[in-house]
Amino acid sequence: MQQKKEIINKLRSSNLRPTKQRILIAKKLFDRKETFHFTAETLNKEINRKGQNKISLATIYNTVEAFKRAGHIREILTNNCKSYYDTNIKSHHHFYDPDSKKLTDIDYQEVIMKKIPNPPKGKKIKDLEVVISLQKK
Amino acid sequence: MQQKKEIINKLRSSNLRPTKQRILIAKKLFDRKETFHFTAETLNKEINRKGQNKISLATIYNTVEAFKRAGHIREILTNNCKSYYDTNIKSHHHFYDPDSKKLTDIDYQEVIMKKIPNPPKGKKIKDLEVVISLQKK
DNA sequence: TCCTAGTTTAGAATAATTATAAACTAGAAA
DNA sequence: TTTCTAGTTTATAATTATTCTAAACTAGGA
Ligand SMILES: [Mn+2]
Ligand SMILES: [Mn+2]
Ligand SMILES: [Zn+2]
Ligand SMILES: [Zn+2]
Repeated sequence: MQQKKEIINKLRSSNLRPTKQRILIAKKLFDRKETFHFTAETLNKEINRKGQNKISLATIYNTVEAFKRAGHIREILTNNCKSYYDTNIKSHHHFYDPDSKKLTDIDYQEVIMKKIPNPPKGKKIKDLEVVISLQKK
Repeated sequence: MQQKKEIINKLRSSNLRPTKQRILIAKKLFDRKETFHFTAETLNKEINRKGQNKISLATIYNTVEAFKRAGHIREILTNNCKSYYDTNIKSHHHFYDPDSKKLTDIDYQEVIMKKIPNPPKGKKIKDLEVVISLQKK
């Protein structure tokens, strides 16, 4: 839950002018209890449904890219030619249900590794992501 | 390492006529020691470099799709709008190096989980994939 | 050798994303 | 408050990845 003031601060703090469009998109993304997994297309539909608001698709793309650069959202791994984003910027894992094509968050501490390989020399581990694919029982 | 005969059998067994083009692509994909991670674009470059061979891009796409359906290759998760494929069809994990944008295989048994969450009701786990992102030390 | 279903191909079509450049606006300064 | 301008939005064009189309080709059984 984020008030308009908080949203404006969030934008200001990342050098993004709090325009009408960015505030509206930020509300849609961040003013919710659950993590939101979305694509440019789904976000555009959410925003521009019923002709209530009107934000151009170019602005949707620009804003998503700006929010990503600012670290307010992160891009997630998928297997189709469409970029997916996640409002949960903490390290965490996912269930993936191929039937609904939906991701569900798994808290980082819900997965504990007993053994992982050493990184190649000269490299260290930045992040570790687990995707658990599901199927009907 | 796969002989031409083996490759032809592999194609026949999945109801794919062993055409000149498919044999050539299969050799490029499967006649190598290490796993090959590729996109339609990189495969096309490998095949059609120096005008030695000439296989149309449409055939590259058709063949990759056919090999995927037959289970000879698998598609892997990425974060950009380009399909990546893997000649290693066993369940396994990856290191991802954002600098070189290259994946490296990790054997399934190199990763052992101490704790994973229960799947949502009505669902069971089909697969579990780990991607370990790297950075410079 | 003939026949035909399956395959390849160039090119068109589509889908996702990014670039362009003109109009608009937030907000600092006058 | 008004002015000014860099930053932003927008329609639209361009680009990139992929899929479709339909004509030409070919593997391989009859
Ligand atoms: Mn795909
Ligand atoms: Mn991307
Ligand atoms: Zn998530
Ligand atoms: Zn692999």
